[in-house]
Amino acid sequence: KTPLKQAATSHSVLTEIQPDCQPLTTPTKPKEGLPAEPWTPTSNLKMLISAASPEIRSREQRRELLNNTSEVLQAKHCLQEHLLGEEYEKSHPSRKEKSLGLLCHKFLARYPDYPSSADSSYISLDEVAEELKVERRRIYDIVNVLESLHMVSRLAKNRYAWHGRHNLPKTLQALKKVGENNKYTQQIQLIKKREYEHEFDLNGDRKEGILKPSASNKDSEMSFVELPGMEFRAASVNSRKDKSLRVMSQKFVMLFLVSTPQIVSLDVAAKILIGEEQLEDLDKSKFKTKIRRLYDIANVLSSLQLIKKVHLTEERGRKPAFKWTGPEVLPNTQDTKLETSSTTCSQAVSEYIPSKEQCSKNLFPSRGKQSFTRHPSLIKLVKTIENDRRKVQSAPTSPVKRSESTDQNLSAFPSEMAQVPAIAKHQLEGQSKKEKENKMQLSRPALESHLPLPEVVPRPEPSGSAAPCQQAALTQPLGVCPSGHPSVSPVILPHPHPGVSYAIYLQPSQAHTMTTYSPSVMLQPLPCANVTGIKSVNSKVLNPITTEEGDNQIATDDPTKSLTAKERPPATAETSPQRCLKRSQALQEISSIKRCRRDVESLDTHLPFFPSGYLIPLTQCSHGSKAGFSDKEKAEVCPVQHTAYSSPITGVIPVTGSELKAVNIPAFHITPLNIMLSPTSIAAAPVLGNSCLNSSNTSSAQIPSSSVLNFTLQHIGLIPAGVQVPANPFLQHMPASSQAENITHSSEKMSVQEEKVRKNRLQLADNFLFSPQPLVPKEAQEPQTVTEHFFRTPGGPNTEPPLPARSDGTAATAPATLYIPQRKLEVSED
DNA sequence: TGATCCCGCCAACGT
DNA sequence: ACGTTGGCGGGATCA
Repeated sequence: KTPLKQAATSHSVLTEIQPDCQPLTTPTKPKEGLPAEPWTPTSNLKMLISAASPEIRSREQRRELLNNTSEVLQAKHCLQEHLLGEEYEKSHPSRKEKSLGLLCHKFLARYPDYPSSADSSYISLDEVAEELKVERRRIYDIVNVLESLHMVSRLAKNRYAWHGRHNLPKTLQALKKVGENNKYTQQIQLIKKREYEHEFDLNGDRKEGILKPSASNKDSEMSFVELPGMEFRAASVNSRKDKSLRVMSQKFVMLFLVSTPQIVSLDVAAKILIGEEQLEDLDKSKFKTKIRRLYDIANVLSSLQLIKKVHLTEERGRKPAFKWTGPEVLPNTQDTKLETSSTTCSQAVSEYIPSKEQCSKNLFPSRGKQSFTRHPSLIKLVKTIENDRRKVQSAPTSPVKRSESTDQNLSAFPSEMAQVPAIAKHQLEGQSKKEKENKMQLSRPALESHLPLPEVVPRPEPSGSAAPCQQAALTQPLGVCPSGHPSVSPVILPHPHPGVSYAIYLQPSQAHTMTTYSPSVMLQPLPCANVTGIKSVNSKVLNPITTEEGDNQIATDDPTKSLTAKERPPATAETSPQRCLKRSQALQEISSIKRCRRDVESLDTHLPFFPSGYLIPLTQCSHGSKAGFSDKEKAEVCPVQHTAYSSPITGVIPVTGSELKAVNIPAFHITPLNIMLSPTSIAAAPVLGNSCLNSSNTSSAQIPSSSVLNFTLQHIGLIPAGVQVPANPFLQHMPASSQAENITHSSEKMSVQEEKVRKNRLQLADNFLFSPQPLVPKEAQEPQTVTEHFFRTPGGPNTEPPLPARSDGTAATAPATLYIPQRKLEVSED
């Protein structure tokens, strides 16, 4: 009865591992519409299979599965089923394969990141949709987001022009500016605060009217931000309310650009984007829809490697969030000019275009709904202008469509290359996972030797640093690949091995830089392993690392250099116990927090490249190159970052606070040196003051090599001791001595085992972080990493029991200890 | 379960 | 009218 599924069509889409499979070619979805019949054995089989093995498992597993299935089914012809099953698998593209993210990758692979000015290519939606084998509707989702970034612009009906990333810097700048003008930062804080209140105010809490003043509302509504040069046509062409995706996408990006940790959780974003942040308004459905849209946007942004998914763990549980991994947006140098025109009009860029136009576009509708963009008449005018312009613009360059997706010249474009990995990841995934697991089993040393992992996928190694990142980035979004860390883990050994540990610490920086993003990169472990073997603390050890890491290495080599003298001193001072404030004081400390901010800011000024060193993710360094940083610059920048990441200390401080920071709550007080929080205070103010942290972080960043050295030493010694994690999140204290923890974790970051442990302990750890050492910006570290580090005892993966809470009651007193009430921890996804 | 998010109906627009 | 865009949210998947 059931028409058999056209499994026949199976384009070996999923062929489990086709290394060569064209990443780009997506398995077309067999349009056959056969609804599988539930009863059919095949259908059942299909279901089972899908359920059982959505992803990639070894064939054996598959077979088993099939067999099982067949058994259940009563055996029809086992063999046949076998076949069918396989076919199904192949033909039945798992949902992931149809994901927007993957689709977007394919889409992006067709065009150069940086098309020569001359060869702007054109995009035909129909064509693309056909080639990618997806409904056009899906393409719209992608294009709309790209439009928001001015990576494409609509020319006409079905036609778009491809601009690549050339405009990205400007766009981001503009968006950042707008975001600032909109006070998004404040809005975020407000929302977080509210959330916080809600969470904690279990008892009759008075809804704080405090927050009421939402100056923000108006801000939330603003129309599409356009760039001067080109693309303002986009909005105009289709005057359709640019309500969502486009604008939403821009706003979403703005949130990243204005928030310090550059991490934005979906719910917060949704609330802000909804504009009505009125509490009551919590229109469930609306909120839900918003979230859905955000996922769509996030997927393409992820494909663009602008963001990366992470998870924030808080008391509640974990919530989805995204971390900006795109280029750091330079403080716009030229912004002053237009700003004056109108606060709302944030056309950072602007001079090129008549300001009026920009302004019109950027108007903020007073209240939500009827956001008017431009006056109709104006629109028409604009259109005509646009048309003219279009003609002019389009004419000049012959469109270069490098469509043939299949043959994307990888060599030519890194990004394209990246694509491959993404796809490959799929294949790899299965393997890598297994391998990893196996490795876990193995003794560390063995692992190291073992290094050459098949995983190391085809990764082209463009000398450029950027390339690696891209690859990595690509893979991640898909989610198919395990997070980079895990893969890395094998390389970096958590265990006590002294030698290993050293390696680790260095590695992290690197790992972050590249590994994080791509599993393939992570695999590079070999070099790392070697390094490890060396055991030298010196960053130079890292040299062995692949060329790709060159930049990073440089950075690593002498972190101190990059650091400014000013920075360091503060750190030292901070460390002093004196800094510890009592909770009561802490509560009062808002002002102090502010000061911290100022300090930070001042520091920023000193550091041209990295205003807040910790804030800037390593990844960005790589991106930076693209963005236009000179290598030199990158080198400089990177070091700092690396330092932050790599330093054990840094590792120790998992404070993810990124979000937390946003909300500054007086409750706890963080001194640069130590942060003490009383449980109560915590409860009161779960949020961390970022500013403070930042300052501390900054200082920590400098912690240079010397600290590292100490760290290493300690680590060694400590390892045996084993650090325990505090059982009680709130009350736990870490003895100063516990420093070891920091250390250990850093090395271990990546291990898979840790992951397990992490899960177990995550909760606890999440709540509090503390480290004897100077704080490190949590952002610097990968979310997961942080968590893991924290918890990991040197001894090994999950073995360590939670630290006995310092029964000593040091909590309040321990000067050395740093308490960070962490509401939220970041955990990277896998 | 909750987090994700594919899918495609169908309305708003354009032509 | 018909084709293009794309808001929207049900409900399937995934984790």
